[in-house]
Amino acid sequence: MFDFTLEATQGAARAGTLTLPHGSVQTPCFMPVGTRGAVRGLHPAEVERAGAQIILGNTYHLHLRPGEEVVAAMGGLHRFTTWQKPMLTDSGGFQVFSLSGLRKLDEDGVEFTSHIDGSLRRLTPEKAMQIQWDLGADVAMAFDHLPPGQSPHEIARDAMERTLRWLERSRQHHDQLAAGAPRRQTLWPIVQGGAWADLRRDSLAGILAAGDWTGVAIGGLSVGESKPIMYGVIEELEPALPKDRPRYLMGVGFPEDIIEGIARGVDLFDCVAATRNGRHGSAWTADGRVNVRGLALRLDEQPLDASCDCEACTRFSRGYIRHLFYAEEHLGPRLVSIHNLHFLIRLADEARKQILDGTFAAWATEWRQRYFARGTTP
RNA sequence: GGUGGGGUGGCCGAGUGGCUAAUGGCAGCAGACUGUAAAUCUGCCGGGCUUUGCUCUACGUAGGUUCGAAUCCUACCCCCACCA
Repeated sequence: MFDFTLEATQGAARAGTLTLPHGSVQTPCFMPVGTRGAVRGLHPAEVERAGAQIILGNTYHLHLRPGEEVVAAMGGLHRFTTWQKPMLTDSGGFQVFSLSGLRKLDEDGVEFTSHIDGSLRRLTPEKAMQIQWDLGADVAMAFDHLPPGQSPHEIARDAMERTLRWLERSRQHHDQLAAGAPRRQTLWPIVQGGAWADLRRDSLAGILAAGDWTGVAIGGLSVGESKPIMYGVIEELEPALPKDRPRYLMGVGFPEDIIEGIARGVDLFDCVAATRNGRHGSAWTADGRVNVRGLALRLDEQPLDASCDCEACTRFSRGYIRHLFYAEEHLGPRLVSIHNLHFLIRLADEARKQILDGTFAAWATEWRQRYFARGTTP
């Protein structure tokens, strides 16, 4: 039910198949983010046509609205949203970071001042497990403490050790919830430790000592640290990660990060940038980023990316999409979201094919050259 | 024809003697965004230049008062309202 089969490797890069209750996921894979039970702005059919095999939901947001009890009463997140493929829910750990101005943290958990109505909401490892169990995604994430990317050793160590203690509580509570129930949800731990190699090693060692997990996530990256540090952390970790388990790099990334992550042995990615940047008018193409609102596109009859077969590129011109943005037609942001999603999904999928063919390294080199040729900021 | 109100940067619209190249907003241009408090935020936005500054041209037009005018005076042009 929670199987992972490794099909091929090339260097650290891997191609595999992850089997989950709602279906299988071929890796490497990019997972669109649907924080509040919807990939922002898109119809599930569009997300599916963009190639998504699995999407995310968020514990914190769905707890605030509509409430996990509502989702459970409506038959769970899959039935509620009509998304019948695999799903993964984040634990609310990211909100410890992103809502740092609205929360108080102690050993027991985190108290948030709801950004919706100001009410106090307490999230603990146990509560995060209960919410995720009620939501019913295939994969639940452990409740973690994510410190800012440039945290000093002492802070990163404190957060990493707390994350390990919280992992034990998460695991115990999740086991309790799952006891006697059919195996419909698995729990994944999250490696923390900031930019510090020793902390990252300790974090992973602690995780692996704590149990036999069906997958392992690397968290706390792309939160303010530099790219060399982010890539370096993955390189440090890779040899110690279980070969026969999927590795999930949380919250990453941009196209170049997907390539670099795959090259360093990552199997799963998720990132809001595809939809957020898409909404904001930034499109990824094989030749780098394109500012959709740019004056240069006013009379451009080309698609966003000539090599793309998404619903936006096979039908609409840059000039028209630019017009939609200026006219504030929702179709504009939606089309670029669809394109960016498809771009990342196809990127991971193409990497998979190259790994299976044993040509990944050469392909990646060419890809980087072309993507950065025009001077896109790395 | 008379009376009253008004003409400000691409547009709308503040400003009634110096701190005004001129508040705001819109439009426009550029940038940011990585497990979504984001259909958001930031910067630029009269011209030129050696651009944390200098300079030229500007508040209907033409004169005038003043050390100094978008702001006061005169004439003219145009717009709006009401009255004939």
